[in-house]
Amino acid sequence: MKKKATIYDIAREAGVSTATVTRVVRGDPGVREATRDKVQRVIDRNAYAPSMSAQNLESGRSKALAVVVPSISNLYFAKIFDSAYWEAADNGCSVRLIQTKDNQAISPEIVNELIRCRMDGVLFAGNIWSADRADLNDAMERLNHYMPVAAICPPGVELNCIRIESDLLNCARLPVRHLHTLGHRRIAFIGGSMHSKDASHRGATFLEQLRLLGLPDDPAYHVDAGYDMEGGERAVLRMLSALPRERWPSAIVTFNDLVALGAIRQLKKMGQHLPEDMAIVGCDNLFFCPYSDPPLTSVDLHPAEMAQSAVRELLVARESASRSFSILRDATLVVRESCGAALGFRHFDT
Amino acid sequence: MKKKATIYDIAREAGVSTATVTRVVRGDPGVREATRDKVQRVIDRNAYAPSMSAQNLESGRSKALAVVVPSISNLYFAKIFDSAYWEAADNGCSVRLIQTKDNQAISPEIVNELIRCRMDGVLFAGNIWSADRADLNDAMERLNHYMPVAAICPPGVELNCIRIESDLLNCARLPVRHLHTLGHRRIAFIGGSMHSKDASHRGATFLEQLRLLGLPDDPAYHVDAGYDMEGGERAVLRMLSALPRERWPSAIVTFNDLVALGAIRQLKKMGQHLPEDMAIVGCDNLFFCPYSDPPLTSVDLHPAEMAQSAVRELLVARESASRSFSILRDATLVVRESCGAALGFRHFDT
DNA sequence: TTGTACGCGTTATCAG
DNA sequence: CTGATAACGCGTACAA
Repeated sequence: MKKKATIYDIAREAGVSTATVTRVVRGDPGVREATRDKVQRVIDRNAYAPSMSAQNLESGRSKALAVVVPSISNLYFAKIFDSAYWEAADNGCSVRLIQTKDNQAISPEIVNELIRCRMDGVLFAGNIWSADRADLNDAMERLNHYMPVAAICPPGVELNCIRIESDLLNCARLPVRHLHTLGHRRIAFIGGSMHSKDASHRGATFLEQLRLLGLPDDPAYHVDAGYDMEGGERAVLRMLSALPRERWPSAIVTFNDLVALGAIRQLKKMGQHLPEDMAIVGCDNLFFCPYSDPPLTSVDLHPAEMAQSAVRELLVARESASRSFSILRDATLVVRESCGAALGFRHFDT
Repeated sequence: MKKKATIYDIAREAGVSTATVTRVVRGDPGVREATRDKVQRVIDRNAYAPSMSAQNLESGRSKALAVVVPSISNLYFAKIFDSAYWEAADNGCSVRLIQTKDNQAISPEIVNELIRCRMDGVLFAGNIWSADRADLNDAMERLNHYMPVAAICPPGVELNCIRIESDLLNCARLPVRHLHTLGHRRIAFIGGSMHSKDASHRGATFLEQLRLLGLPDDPAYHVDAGYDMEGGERAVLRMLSALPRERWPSAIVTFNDLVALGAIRQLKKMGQHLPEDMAIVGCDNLFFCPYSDPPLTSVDLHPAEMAQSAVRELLVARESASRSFSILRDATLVVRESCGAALGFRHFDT
């Protein structure tokens, strides 16, 4: 690998000034054909392209957004990033991906990095909203000095930024109502944290919905189960083995599709037939839902659309004076076989 | 969002020189405590962090690598990126993700972008290796002017860069041998392209292995089926409906786990019991393999380790004079239930 | 302990 | 049509 060529090298080698090189590179008119050819040849020979750092320094813009997520290996976040990436690309913008692992808060290091890079905007996604509000608002304020900030978050979070709200209310309501319509009366929820104070969170909304429908909200039906398949397996085992057969729920709503996958496996191990003996509903509508056995009914929060909205808002936020507002995208229930809808209404004891 | 503060603003507001601001920011010794405090306060008040563009320009380094993949929503590439990201982070390096969609070649635009960004290295991954060699070598040569290049590719590809070779040979051999040991004689392969000229590609190696074991390589057993679940479904349907029952294969090797998932679904639809009636082996060992029904036996190419090696090599490539070499990481067969290993040796007709 | 001045690669402005 | 030069924000000699 040779030494990197600069605009000076090209100018010298072509026997012109740097200004002319710039004109050729940017395709500006007003350069004699012969000169253009001569310069272009030197550019090609040296595989020259202008340094983005120097360009950014000169222009004061980076034409780049950042997306901050816990882990890109999580399909939900991959969807968000992917969508943001192409939406930004359509607007001549690149997107930088930043992973936080399991950090519950937005660390000062990340904030610093974002400012250092002089991003044109940031989009936060992930379960950072249970963290102490103080950190978050501090981070927001620091970032707001330099760039517009957007966040995909639960409804009702008071954050000084563009809020793209996940429809967590319907995310909990839709499965419960659907199952209720099918006749289910004992409905369990596994995964995530049940006892969050925030009324907008899934667990709380789930409980609320049960009460609204006059269904029992037996604490034995609410098991914290983490966010993955092993969590789902463990939760089902723990819940069912603590209950006499006649008090088993007839349906389980899970925190996400991964938990559902684990739950399904454990239920089969215990000899249950799905969906006849037990109905299951997941969340996120991941790619494998149509291919699980039985195909998994799931709630779709439309992460791609949320990310797209976020990027659009970030890109216009420079001009617009609107500092802080929120957008809500409705959740959708995608009915497949695991909820037993094909079996029609059935009568279950309360 | 206010105007972005520069080192001059901080210096002026704190009543010191820019040099002192730099010293405070970088934690250099030799600054009076009182001065440091005074400056730090101004820095905090303005949420100041030095501009990375200016720093890069000054230092001539970007401390950044690029990873180029077709799509981050593909779990295989997500693993690669994730692994590269953290390996680079451990070495104080950031990683830029570039997606190519389905572009079969490395487009000149991407090459330009990489050079513009003055990356400290690039890692290419994805199915670009079937493209015309001319493009690839041109791209490599242009890039080699500016940065070390690594690629995760099939064995035997002659490319002027650091080659991290996928163990595609064993990737085809391991499933066939395993199934042969279990007594299978009619083994089919679905997915990807069977008739690639490149002897190192999966389909070709698969055929070679069949011949080596004296097994029939009936063309009816080799169906192109794309790279996803729908492809798997269609391929199974097409293959089996074209064959009388007595000539059906007893085992199917699939291009990847997604194809396997589709194949499983289609086989069940056709009333097949797995693995008793049909054995299945996938590839990539994705997270859901233990949770499919039956749990999917799969080949693991260890993409995370490959990415890690790639990043390590890129980071030392600056100093080292070694321009081009290759590293091979062995594939592993992860045996679960879909291959029917638990059923032991069974006798099948040829 | 602190400040001054220069160079990094580019673009824009203005003069020729 | 082309060239000279200032500015962008920062780090680093070197000077004070």
